[in-house]
Amino acid sequence: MRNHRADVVDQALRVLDTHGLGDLTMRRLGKELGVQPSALYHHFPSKQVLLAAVADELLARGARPAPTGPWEDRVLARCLELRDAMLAYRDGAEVVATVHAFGLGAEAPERALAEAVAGSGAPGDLVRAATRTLLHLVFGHTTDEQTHLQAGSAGAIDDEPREGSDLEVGVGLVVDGIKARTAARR
Amino acid sequence: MRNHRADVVDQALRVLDTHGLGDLTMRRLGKELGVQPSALYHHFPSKQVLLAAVADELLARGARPAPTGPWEDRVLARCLELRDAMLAYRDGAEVVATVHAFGLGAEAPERALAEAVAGSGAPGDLVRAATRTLLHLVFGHTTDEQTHLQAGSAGAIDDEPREGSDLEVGVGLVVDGIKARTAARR
DNA sequence: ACCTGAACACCGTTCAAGT
DNA sequence: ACCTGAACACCGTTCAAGT
Repeated sequence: MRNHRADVVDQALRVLDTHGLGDLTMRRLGKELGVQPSALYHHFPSKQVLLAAVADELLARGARPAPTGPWEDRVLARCLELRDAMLAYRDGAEVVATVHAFGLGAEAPERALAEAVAGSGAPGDLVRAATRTLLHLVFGHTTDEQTHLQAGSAGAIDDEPREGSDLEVGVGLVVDGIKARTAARR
Repeated sequence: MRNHRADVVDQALRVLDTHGLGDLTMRRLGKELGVQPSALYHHFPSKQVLLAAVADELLARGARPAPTGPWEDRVLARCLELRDAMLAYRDGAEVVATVHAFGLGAEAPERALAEAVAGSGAPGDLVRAATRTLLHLVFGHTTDEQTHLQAGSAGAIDDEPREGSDLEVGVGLVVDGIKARTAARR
């Protein structure tokens, strides 16, 4: 059963979604592909790189048509797109945030977000800082949300369902901040 | 050599700072304390709980006197206090963020930040959302910063030194957002 | 190009038993 | 109260060799 790189990523996504990040090991993945764990190193130089490919594929599957309209709407749309893409797979937020922290892949969301923020007409420095702020906000918030969602579906926590709108409020705060700082230019 | 709980945390912080989170294993820590790894389970039920104690101690060591003055200044002071506390130990940001994600300890920063944000006079919902936004911002930003700092000190990256002020800009954005949303009340 | 088989150097955790 | 010794069930990665 000869596999290509894409087969490995595909199976990794399946293992991730059904068993979680903790069970996504090279050994487990090899077994699931009917292959020795060492065979995976023909396709990827390390687990980190494999995980980066998994994150990129996860994000690609959640991609939406580029948003149109006012920049404020585009910023929110990009943030929700990113959030929903990560929520679509078990432990998706943790995977993407980890890969991003390692500086490996997952650059598409940052570029898309930066484009939308640039629509505000703010100076480059501010666009850069605001984009990073939004990215950290979405990563952190979605990780929290996913943790609670998964704990709720497994155990018996009568959680507050305030997560989704909390993110929108946070994004709104940053958007208003950008406006306040760019007001002089308008 | 009988150890108390505090001795274990203290040694764990030493191992963390000199060898990094990757080397902070129960086996390594046991060796460093002259004790079998299994002995650690007398003090902590799991590595997660031990890590939570490490995070709390790390934050306690970086604690500063409660800031005074306008709420905007207090918010920034709390964010920088948190950032500096995490930067003071190798991989400190990752440890604190991980522990927070697991919902174990590290609650002091959130409370301190919430108190400062409440000074804005914003409604409770907004205070809660803004506090979480700031917390995620500081965690994410400081993790990035620490990664780059450590990569820079180890390798040979002629890094942009834009990290520190980027965080202040991000906090300022959120603060301005809070003001914009609370303007009607003033 | 893709894989096997075996090894290396590790993990966290449990548990009966010791002092 | 604090620890030992031994075990259980795993890890990621390397490497010579096979087809």
